[in-house]
Amino acid sequence: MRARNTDVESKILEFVNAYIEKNSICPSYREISAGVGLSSTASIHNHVKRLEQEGKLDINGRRGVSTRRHRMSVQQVPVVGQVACGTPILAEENIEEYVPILKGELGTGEFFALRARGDSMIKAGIEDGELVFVRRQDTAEEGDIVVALIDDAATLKRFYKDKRRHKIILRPENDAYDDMEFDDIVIQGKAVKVLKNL
Amino acid sequence: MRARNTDVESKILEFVNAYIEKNSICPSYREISAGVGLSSTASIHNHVKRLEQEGKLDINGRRGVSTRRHRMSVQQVPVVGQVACGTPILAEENIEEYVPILKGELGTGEFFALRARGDSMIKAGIEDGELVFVRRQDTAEEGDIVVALIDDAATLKRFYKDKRRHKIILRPENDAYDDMEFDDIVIQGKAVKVLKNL
DNA sequence: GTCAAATACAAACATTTGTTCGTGTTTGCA
DNA sequence: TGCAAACACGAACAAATGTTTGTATTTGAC
Repeated sequence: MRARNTDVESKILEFVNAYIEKNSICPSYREISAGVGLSSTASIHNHVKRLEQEGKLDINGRRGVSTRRHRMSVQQVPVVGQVACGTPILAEENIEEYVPILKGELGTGEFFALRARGDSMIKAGIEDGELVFVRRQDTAEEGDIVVALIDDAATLKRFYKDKRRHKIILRPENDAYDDMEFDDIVIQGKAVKVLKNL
Repeated sequence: MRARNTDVESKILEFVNAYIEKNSICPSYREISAGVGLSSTASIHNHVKRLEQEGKLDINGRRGVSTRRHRMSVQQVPVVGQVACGTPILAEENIEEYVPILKGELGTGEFFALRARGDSMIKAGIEDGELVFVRRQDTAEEGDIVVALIDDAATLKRFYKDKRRHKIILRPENDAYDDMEFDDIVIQGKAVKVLKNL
């Protein structure tokens, strides 16, 4: 018998990583061969195959070999700015820019982002100017931080129901502000992540 | 004369985007052909060539065609867990995992990440379990949130100097905790971003 | 030493890739 | 209508890719 050569395999992983970070493209078998100092693509083929079975690499047909964690998987999240009167929140005219984030970082669903304004959510750790990622949805659970349109501005508030009085409460996370009360309101989404700058 | 057909070209852009977001791989000319409803790769070739000259696409040799914004590559940030006694913070044995982030999202420098523990930084918006991104550096400015090794644990505190008494103050951002005082301390880095889950 | 598994190698293969060429078609202007 | 540019098409091509095969070499247990 003979033990497996994990030495070469870690060299392969390392090379693939470095190659992708440098070129933003997946290397071919022959490039890997040259990179790790072997002169046969067949050997590389075996190693890569095994590394793929172990879940450490992805084989992309004729588009090269990639590390799992390097698969190009960027998605564009629209950043909603001022919401023009009466338009749906995701209408093109309301989108200021797109920020790229990694696919899967937010989970599943449709997402958008907005820049927090003011200090009304400061106790929830959301400060002025910070980027808040929101999952698009019409409903919310008690206590969720939701995005709602108030006076044509997308605002973040915590969501509660007053069941007895059939009112909807939007509560700022700042003791200096009062709750807001509505008979009815259209929820645009639920805030799921914040990117804070320190 | 005849006007240019920007119709097909925007369809191409759209298709390439969708394809990459779905497959995490760059489409080939033939796949684009089928995708936009043309049966000749030659036409696609012309359009893609022009779109590349306009800076809207990247041609990656035999690795397919990609949108500019999808070429943004991913870098791996090590997440530091328990710090083994006496080892440098970025020693392999202290690294729990790697999280992928977009290159350029944190600016320039060397970065690592750690999971915040406890509630000592809650007033700075850093809560238990959240991922904090740290720029590797040995020095800090007054008021920075720094990472320092205290009892072999990487802790986050705000950094101050007591110049008169020649002491270094590490201040928790929580009124329930007291300042910590040191004669000397080794700074590991400065916290720059937090990814908050809501 | 012996043997078997693991690996490396070189060569060859079918397939897919980008690319090119010639031709027919559409479009819009004069 | 006539013309020229833009485009689509189909076929063909060379180059690069993953893959396979057969053989030699290394390695480690018995």
